[in-house]
Amino acid sequence: MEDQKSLNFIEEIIEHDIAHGKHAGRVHTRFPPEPNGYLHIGHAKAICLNFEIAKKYGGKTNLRFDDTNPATEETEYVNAIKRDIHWLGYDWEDREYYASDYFDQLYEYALDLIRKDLAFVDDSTAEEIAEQKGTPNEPGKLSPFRSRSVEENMDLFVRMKDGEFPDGARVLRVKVDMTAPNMHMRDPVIYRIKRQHHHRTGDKWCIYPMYDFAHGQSDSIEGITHSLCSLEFIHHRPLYEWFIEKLGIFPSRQIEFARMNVNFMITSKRRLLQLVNEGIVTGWDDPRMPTISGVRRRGYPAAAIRIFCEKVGIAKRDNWIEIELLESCVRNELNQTALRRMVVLDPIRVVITNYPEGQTELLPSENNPENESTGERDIPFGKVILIEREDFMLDPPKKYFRLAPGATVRLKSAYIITCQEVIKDETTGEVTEVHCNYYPDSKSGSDTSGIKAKGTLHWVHESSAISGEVRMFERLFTAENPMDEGSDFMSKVNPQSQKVIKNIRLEPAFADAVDGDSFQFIRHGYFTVDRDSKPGHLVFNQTVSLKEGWSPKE
RNA sequence: UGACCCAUUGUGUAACGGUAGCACGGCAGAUUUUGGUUCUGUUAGUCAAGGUUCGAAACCUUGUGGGUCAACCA
Repeated sequence: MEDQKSLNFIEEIIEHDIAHGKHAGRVHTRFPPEPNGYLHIGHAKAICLNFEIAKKYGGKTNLRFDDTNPATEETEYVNAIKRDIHWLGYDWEDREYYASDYFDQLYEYALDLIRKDLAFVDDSTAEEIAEQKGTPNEPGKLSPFRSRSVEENMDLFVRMKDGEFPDGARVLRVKVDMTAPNMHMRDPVIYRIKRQHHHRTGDKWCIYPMYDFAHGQSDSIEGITHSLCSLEFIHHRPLYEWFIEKLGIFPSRQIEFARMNVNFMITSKRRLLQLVNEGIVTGWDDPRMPTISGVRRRGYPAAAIRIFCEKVGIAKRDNWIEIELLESCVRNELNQTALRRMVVLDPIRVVITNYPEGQTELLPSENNPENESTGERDIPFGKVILIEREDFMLDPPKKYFRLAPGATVRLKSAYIITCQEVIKDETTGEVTEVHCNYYPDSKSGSDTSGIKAKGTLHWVHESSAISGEVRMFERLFTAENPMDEGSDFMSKVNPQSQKVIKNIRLEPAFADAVDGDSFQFIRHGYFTVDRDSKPGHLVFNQTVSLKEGWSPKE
């Protein structure tokens, strides 16, 4: 049976359009970032939506940089954005466009509107225009310059373009409706004078179109059939359609969906920049950042992000996604792909008293029990090993399956041991060493001992272990919604969001690990090799812990 | 005090006038040489009040609650 997957409301619109032969059944979407910051997890949803929906209906997706404001936009961001989209697994082929590619065409459109007496040059100041607009509760007033002749408007606009007037001296506005309840219809500004070097057009222009006069027309020029954007643009749609009608251009359709909010995260480029600038994080790609580059460095697989975006769904209601869902997608992916390794973060020595002095042996262990094709590796074992300090308790509670005086445990892929003696520091009372017995016939894979051990511990062989460090992370913010009204989001920054543990002990199989490799540290979680690693000294970022089960508190 | 959008278990999302389902989470159990994974069971929901209808989560009205809109930003 076919599993009947229900459609989201955008797919319903598209299928309806296809069924009615609109645009001959063609589907063409676009992802339109402004190159003024790095992409974050919220953008990932828009990227996945646009690319996946085009793929589903046999269409294409363009990448288009919405670069109409040269004051904030830079080539550095263009490159970072392209890298992030590719990393996510999407390809726009040769369709890399820029709104600035259309500046000449846009200028012609403006001339057309002037000729149709639908646009006028306004000498009012920004403050005066704001005043003319009125408020949502009161209608606006006509600009005193609204009645200029077509000839005068044409002359003034050409001279604006030719650089005859200082920045901000005049703007081009369209004549829509100053009494409209929708503020965006109150004779919006469509061109402003701004002497700014543009990252692509250089100093060719001193006038630049506004968003409303660039975005929709760019969609139209590219033949975009379904222009998907977030809900806050819903009030722009009447204007979007007004321009299509008045200009008589290809009728792209704007459809709005709700952006995704993820708790404990912020997705405001301005505020993300503030975290970078104030040194709260080390950069846009700090592993604690909700940016695409941040989660990549953190070790989140691209596939996990894609599945997350799919699970989150598409609708129009405000939503708060639990960060646990993202983490569950990451665990699910890494469980399938990450190689298992044993690492001791906080070691305590275990001496196997009845193991021959000076002897070592190699014990095979599976690289990933979820994927047999990853094979096995050999782990050295010997008389002195290291286990996790938290895996030993002098006075354990009930249901404690780990090591304690007299207790018996299995060493993963090795032998069963029983604790017989505890060595303490005479002055501090701290446990410094645990002495155990091992059962030679309990060897993993050929266990004939008949002994049952409740718990299994990870370990490393002391003298063959290699060293490294790990960065453990907590949420970057202490509040589910850091932007909650009232206090400033900076006061919600978690001061303990990163903890570095130096001198961790790793099994020797890590020797050839490289930047970006992901591993499961058995019984700890998933970790990825950071680019700060140096030969002989691996640095890991904690990607996500294993799902928490039992914990020894109480 | 205007216009527009929205309202389904804790969270997200279906049901298109005809049995309120799925995923994640929670809880309980089974399996387990990772207290992971996997498997099984279970929990819990239509914002409110009217109306239309044989029948309403859905359609209508009015409330209520949340969100968005007044940059020469996008």
